[in-house]
Amino acid sequence: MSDILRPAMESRAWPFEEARKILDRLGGGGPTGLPGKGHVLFETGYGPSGLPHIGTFAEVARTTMVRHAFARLSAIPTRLIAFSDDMDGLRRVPDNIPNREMLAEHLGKPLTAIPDPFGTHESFGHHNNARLKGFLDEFGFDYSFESATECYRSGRFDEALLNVLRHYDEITEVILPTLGPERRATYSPFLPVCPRSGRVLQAPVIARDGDAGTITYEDEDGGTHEVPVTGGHCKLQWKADWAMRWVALGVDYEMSGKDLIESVKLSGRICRILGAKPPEGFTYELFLDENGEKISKSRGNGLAVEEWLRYAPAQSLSLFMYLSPRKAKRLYFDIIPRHVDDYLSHVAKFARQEVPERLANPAWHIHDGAPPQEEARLSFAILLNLASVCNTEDRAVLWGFVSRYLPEATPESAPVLDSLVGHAINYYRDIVKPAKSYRKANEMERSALSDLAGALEALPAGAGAEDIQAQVYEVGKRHPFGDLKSWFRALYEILLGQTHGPRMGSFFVLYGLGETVALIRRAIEGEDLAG
RNA sequence: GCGCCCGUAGUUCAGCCAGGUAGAACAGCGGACUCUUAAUCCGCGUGUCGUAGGUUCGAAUCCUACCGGGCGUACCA
Repeated sequence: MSDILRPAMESRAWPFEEARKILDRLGGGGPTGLPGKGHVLFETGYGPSGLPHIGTFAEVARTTMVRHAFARLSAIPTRLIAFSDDMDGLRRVPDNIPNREMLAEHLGKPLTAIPDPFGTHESFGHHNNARLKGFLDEFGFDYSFESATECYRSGRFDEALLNVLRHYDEITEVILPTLGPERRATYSPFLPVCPRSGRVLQAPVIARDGDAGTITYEDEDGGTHEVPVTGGHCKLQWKADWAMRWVALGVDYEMSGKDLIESVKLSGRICRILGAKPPEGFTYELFLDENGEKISKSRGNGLAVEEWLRYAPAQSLSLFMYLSPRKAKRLYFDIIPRHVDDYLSHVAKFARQEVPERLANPAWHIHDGAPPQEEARLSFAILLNLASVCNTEDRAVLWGFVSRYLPEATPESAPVLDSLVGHAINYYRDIVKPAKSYRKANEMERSALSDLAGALEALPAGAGAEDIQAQVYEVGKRHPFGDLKSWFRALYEILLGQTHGPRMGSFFVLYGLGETVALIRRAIEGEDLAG
């Protein structure tokens, strides 16, 4: 590690700059810099409103990059918490979810107190948590899951909650000036969970008892109730909640989108009131769609993680997340191939670089310092083109053409390349194929096609690409095409639905001679080949 | 109003933090392989670096103002 420490301390790559912020923060923490809890804690948080999305991936991927960088600067162990706000009250019924009527009856209750509309988990909150964990596991992220409900109910937050109660007035003074008049009237950092209805209430708090650890609130019917602030009987309102959690868990680092700048400030002030130092923060920019407008889940613009992963490996998405996190970047379909190829070239460059350059190489951050050895050697752009030209959804056929170019490569020896082949085929199937336009053969072309089918059938079973190519060529010369270029173009347009294509001899061998003849016969019959 | 981000080749962007002859990819154009094709090879970029000032021997890069585009600045999380 000693040979990497100095360059890591000097690296300008943003994860190292962030990691050094954490190191500075620990500066006063004793001779070793080791915090009392024995480790450095990174946190990422998830709202209850929905399913994991590309922003979730972004936050965990980026936080993990900082965590990896930190590990090069310090021997202090690190942990990453994925915290779910599953005790938040359900505000509105999400779209695209079954049993919406059922959910509507439970508005306002903590997510973990609402039946699972999918019927697969203990509660809606548990269901969402499972989705979150499944999502993170899919990428192999290292994290510890924490549930707000469990933290509140188990008493883990109790001490910090009593701390909030003791500083009730100071905290309220911080929040009140930022609120509109209506909300100001009923504001309290504590939101009692109504014992009768089970809902999280925004009720006026009319009395509180610091010694007993209780608050007294007034419900809608005018009745007053005294409840403990501990043990899950109250939940904290958002900004106070965030601050309390930082204190209770000892969070050292948490990044957030720039839409939360105001919250970070206020929660930071509350955190100090509670006697703790707010975590180091990092504000990242939001993602824009193709037209430069903010991506929002409700509008459905932008790109889903699943879409990206359908057409490209996850590492290319990680690359996108690594690059310029402080810049509002456009995230849409067309940028995918470019990121794949940039990723591949960063990996290829890595092997030839010295340590300082490696630390600035995105591949270092994507792979925690150890990028794969395999070089793809074929760009993704070329593969996409190839898939389109070869007119195939069959990996084996595409590999036939790849091997022609890289004779020693096989799906087994080149797994990275093989995965690119798979993605290229998805691209072909979804994007290229639907755009195909097959045209019917005219009288003269039908005659030529018939001639070709006969010539192919007359060939011996093991005929090679060159023999077939020669037959195609000879047939073309026997018919009045003017030049051979027109003959080949006609073949592409009629048989493949595109104006360009592969070398016919090679293609027919890979496609299969029998299948080829059948295809030609169908074209002669005037069948629609687009299926 | 306040705060932040962006404005560099046809397109998408890098370069700006530590000032020193304007870059990449794609698209486009021209040529080669004379058995088409391009998945190959070769060649081709003066673009007011948003505008105007300032600092400097020297500014895409630093400072100021302005213009244009985007977002935040209620509530909720």
